[in-house]
Amino acid sequence: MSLPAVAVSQSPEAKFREYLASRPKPQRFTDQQRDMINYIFSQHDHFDAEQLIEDLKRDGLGVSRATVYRTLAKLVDAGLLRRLEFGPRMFYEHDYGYPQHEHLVCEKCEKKIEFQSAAIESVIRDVAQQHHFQASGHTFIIRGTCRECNQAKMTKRRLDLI
Amino acid sequence: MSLPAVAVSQSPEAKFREYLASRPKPQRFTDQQRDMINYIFSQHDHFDAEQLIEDLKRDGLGVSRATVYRTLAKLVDAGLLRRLEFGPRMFYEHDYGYPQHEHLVCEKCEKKIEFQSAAIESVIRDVAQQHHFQASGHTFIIRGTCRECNQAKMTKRRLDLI
DNA sequence: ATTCTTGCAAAGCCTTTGCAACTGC
DNA sequence: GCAGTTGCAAAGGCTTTGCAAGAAT
Repeated sequence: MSLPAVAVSQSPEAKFREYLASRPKPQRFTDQQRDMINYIFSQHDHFDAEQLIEDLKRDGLGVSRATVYRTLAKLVDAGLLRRLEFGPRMFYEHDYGYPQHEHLVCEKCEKKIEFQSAAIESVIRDVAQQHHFQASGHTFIIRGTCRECNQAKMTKRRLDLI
Repeated sequence: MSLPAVAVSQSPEAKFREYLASRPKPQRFTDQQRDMINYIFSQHDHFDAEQLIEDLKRDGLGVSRATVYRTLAKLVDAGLLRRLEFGPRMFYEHDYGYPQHEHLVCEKCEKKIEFQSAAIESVIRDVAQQHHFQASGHTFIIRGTCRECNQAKMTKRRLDLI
């Protein structure tokens, strides 16, 4: 984990069941949903739908593409996952039990580095107030090259000069 | 315009021709490209490919979808346009002659409000340095409801109470 | 004349959806 | 048993691409 976890009193599954039960029309908890939650919260990663489908299949847990998308939407709505727009496809990360943060995204190796910034929060508050804008969310991504990829590039450059 | 323009010495078209000429394999300047640049820089808007295609057609300037996409890519590469990732589709805005800025995006009416923030720039510098990350660009979007849509909502709420 | 660009239609990629079969509650 | 869920395959929305015809230098 890149950042310290936040203490939470319920398991992700319990929190999801609570969410399902609290809907206007109570919704059902299925085996597929349980498998997805168990898998997703057994690790801390940024992942997209396609990766998740493959990983579940690899673990012998077949969940159809449609169900994966449908369940991801519910997990986001339930506050268990955050949805991230890194480029054209959606990524997901833990929300429940994990602090708010922003990302550095390496354009070479796709690595996501997390960081927290109080300054960002205050910019959002200030700007919103100034424009009488009711802020409900934000996206902040810094794109570039990570330390390792930078070093690789440097090394290659040195070798090229020999 | 939401922000003061930046003084530039060349016309967008001149700058684009310079870009084309400076390519390893010199590229050609076409009527379609000229029409697109004239249209795009005759106003200051955030637009997407589909809107641009329709607007050009409405003005009697037919440019095919493929050419619009191909030319937009070149305009971005040439530094004339910035590409923005607002949700699933790409938006474009002036880069040449326009200052760096961030956006508030209204989820109700899709309005884009521009703002500048020195604090953001310094967060980027600091975080990048701290992680030995070579930053090359960033995305910062605050989502929510704009003043007008907020008022509309308030008004409706009042009316609902009568 | 050469080589790049255009336009068309087809394909690609990610995500959503209609519908019959299935399953929690 | 009823109402919500699944899986499949098809459709959707946006963007890219192969290729023959056309245009810039």
